Amino acid sequence: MELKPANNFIEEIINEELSVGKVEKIRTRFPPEPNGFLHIGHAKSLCINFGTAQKYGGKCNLFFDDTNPSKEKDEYVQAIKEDIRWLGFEWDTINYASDFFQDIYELAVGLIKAGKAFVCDLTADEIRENRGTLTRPGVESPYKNRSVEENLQLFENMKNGMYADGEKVLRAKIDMASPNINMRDPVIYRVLHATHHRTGDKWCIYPMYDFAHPICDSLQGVTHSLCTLEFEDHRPLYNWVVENTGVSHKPRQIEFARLNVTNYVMSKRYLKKLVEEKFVDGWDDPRMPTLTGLRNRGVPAEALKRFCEEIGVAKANSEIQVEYFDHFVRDYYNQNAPRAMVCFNPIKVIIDNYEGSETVLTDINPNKPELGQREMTFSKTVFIDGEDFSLCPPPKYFRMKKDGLVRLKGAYVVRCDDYVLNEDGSVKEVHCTYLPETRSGSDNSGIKVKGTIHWVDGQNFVPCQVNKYGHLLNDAEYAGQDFSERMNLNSKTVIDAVCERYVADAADGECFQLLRKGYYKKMSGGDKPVLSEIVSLKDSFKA
RNA sequence: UGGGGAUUCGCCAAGCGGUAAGGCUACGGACUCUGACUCCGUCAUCCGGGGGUUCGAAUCCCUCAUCCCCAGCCA
Repeated sequence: MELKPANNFIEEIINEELSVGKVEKIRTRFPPEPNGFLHIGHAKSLCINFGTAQKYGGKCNLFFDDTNPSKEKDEYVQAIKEDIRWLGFEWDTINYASDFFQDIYELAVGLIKAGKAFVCDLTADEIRENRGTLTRPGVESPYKNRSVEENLQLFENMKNGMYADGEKVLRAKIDMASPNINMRDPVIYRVLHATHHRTGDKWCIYPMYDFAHPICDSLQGVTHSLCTLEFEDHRPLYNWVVENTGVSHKPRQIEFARLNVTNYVMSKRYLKKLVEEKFVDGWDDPRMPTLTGLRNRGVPAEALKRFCEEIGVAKANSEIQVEYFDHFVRDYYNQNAPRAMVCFNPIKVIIDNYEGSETVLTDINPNKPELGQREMTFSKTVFIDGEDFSLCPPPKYFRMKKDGLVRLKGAYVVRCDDYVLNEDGSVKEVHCTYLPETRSGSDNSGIKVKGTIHWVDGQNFVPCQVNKYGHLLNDAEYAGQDFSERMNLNSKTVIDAVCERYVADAADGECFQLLRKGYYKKMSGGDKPVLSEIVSLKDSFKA
């Protein structure tokens, strides 16, 4: 078999195994616990698990790690599925740890029969004390030497609901003196009288992650269980379970560093608090780093995936700068977004020497000529963006200013002759003269202007507003439509340009972060408006 | 002060004994009917520090330092 060049250390391991015939078909799994929403950190794991399988012509399962019914909900499994579909990944099968509860139970019984597990009556506090510390070995449970028969009976009693939560647990007999705390006779089953979102009240004992996960991996035929670094210490236990439980298929766990992004809060605890205490509108608030939040912010799935591919896979803890993420979003829109024009805080411009009207054209996307051109009406009165006119322009201001020349994109070069102010000092209207010989497409004037600005025809404009997601709306019916749909709708209007912008802080519907780098810098003033509220909140949590 | 990981440019990241890829950022400059995009140029004599092995080391050995993870009946 021909090996594909490895792009990271995980693929190197796989290549090695492939070359010695240790594995043939690769199977991975993406294993979320349905206790919250997926965020950008999960996107990395998604890309690694699905991507690795894909690369080797293998399969990836969606696996819900639902072994703790007190925290899990069906609502979350539905949301997770939707987010994964949005990203465009296709799982082979969907499995749930709860599907394997019976198998896991039987393997636990097998462990007891083999004298490798025992029922322990110690309380949680006592177990903790007996576990020892980082530097001191633990002491054995007084219940460790119960007979197999007694253990079997007790475990069955546990299963049959004869004990209260916490009264008894099943523990693996490994080594209380192990320097690895995870190996000090870990609890593998606990009594928990809780209704499970899938199995209801069928069970009142639930396997712990460390016991269930390796078994489920094995039963699913997973060859590579790719997870994050904090599970490195659990790998010996993972392997112990695989070996001692007697499952025939032996998966291998490999760990990689989780994703951190500057200014992004990823901890589920913080995110939950933000939602519950109403700092944001919900998990899908565009300020959230959740996949659904990013989607509402206008981040294309494709851009997110490319970002995940480019950041690499390694074992060193790292923090990627948001700028890198923004780069892929910008790049995607530059390549794919239809172009259009929009004016915020519009200023009326009257072209004194122009009469009548005409149709002018502009490329829908200069990178995609096949998309054709957009028709716009040009007449005596137009609106320009409030930021594109300055009463007292700074040194290198290339947009509209008194006595200056500027091009109205797709139309003519105009000279600003004068302006009229309102009583409050704001600009009422601006008067210009257009240069007929500078018509777009047939300009032989030789006149060069430094600035080209957006404009909207005074008669054919479409008023718009921003919804709570920062989406630019023409009217209420557009609410809730996603970014791409919105752009198509806008293509029939002269007001759009949304394609070049996405919202950084939609709280008041006014603060925009623009995809265009120049604007980004201008508006952020060197600071990071993105998630600013959340960041400050994070600091207060720490304090 | 037990164990497990990590340490290459501001941020990611290649490199696997033969003399430091690439991307992001930044800074110059060109171009431009989006101050965007594009384009050219600059940005580690050095790979956490110190020793050693070698003709030759970021790559091997020793040692020190720093950072992250582990004492849930969470995952």
